[in-house]
Amino acid sequence: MPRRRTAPPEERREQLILATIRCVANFGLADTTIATVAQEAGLSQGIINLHFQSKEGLLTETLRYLADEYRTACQDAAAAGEASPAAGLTAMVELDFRRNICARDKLAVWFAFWGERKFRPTYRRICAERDKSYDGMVRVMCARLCEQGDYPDVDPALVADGLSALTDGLWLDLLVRPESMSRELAKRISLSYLADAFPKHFRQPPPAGKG
Amino acid sequence: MPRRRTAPPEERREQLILATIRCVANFGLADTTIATVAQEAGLSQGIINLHFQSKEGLLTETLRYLADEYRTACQDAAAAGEASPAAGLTAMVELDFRRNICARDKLAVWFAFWGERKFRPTYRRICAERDKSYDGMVRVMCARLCEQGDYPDVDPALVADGLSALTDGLWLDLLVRPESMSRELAKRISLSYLADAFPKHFRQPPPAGKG
DNA sequence: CATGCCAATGAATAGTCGTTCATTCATTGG
DNA sequence: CCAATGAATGAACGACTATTCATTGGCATG
Repeated sequence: MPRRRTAPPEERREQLILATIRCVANFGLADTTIATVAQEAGLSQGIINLHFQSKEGLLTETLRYLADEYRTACQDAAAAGEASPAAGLTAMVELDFRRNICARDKLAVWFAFWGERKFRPTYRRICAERDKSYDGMVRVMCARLCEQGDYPDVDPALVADGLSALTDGLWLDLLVRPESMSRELAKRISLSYLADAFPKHFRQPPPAGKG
Repeated sequence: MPRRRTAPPEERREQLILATIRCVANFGLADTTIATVAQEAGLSQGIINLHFQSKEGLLTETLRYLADEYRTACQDAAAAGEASPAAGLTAMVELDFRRNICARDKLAVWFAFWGERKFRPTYRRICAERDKSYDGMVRVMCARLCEQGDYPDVDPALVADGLSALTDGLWLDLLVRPESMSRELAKRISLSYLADAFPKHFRQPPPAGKG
């Protein structure tokens, strides 16, 4: 079926956003131009300004697309956390290293924007929203687990901040050194972190080697 | 004293590299141009091609400058690790969050280049060298500590990879959310991670609140 | 089938940036 | 003090890229 020449705006927008993700992942943000995105999408140059007003608009919407996707996925983990904080934290780890969430293409986009977020208020706002909801959830879960699980010596904020940072660092490894970091290994490291912090609630994952 | 119009090449090169770091930190990599760097250094545009052949050369040398600085600092920690693995790991944490090493300007440069390293073989090589020496040191220290300290259930590679990732994540926090992350807090989180992994060798750092 | 609408095109435009190079001038040796 | 050297300059050039807009052509309507 020959693709319809005119498509609903929402469809075109997503088509262009996905092309942008592929371009940033394949060429880098610096070499992602209107021309490369349009070519990647199989459309003409002019269409980007038609649908997004400017290149900046396209990039902003691309970031928001990823942020929304992440936030939607977070809701499930939040639900799990209602029932039990430990289950919620496990769900967060599962989420962060789910194939769809930390696909290399998407990680490349996240880090490309992270490098620029200090200088673009719009990027900063979108990233800050995501951080806030993520960090907030993890903090609440850690705090509740400390209370309910009787961990008087554990500082829940410290553990929460550590988990957030650990996750970001593992994402970076997944992006830049895929040969020595996998989603499975990243999960094991994260769960091991939680097991050390909350030994009564997390079982040590099985060791890597033969067993 | 009016600055000498002609300076030794090494001096000019460093002057330009430091200007580049400030530009990347203040404007972002995308808005760091030959013109902004030259102006920041108080010199003319042409001088960059004179000393570095190309803009790419300047950026590469800037990255190498930071990598060398980091690697030099690592040597001290390595020495401490010879005597005792635990002391070596502590030294690594101290090092990573030393004011000079994780100054915000420098972190901005690191992350700007990390976003591009997938696409520039030269950046990738420089970063990979740094990673290799860092990760190698941490791995060796963790392995030795596991043996000598009698931690049969601890997977040293897992702890080492976790510490590397945690450090990267904390650096990211220091860069993009300085209001909620400090060098002191980052150190506490890292040491707390080590204390959980190797409880016999690391004392829990004092809690954050009033004591 | 004829018509009007508007998504989509892509060539043209304007602006930016990296690079070049003829020129200037501080410094050094005689 | 004069001449030679080469570091440093900055205007000019060429390449590239985001944006614009006159034109094209698919699609719905009557």
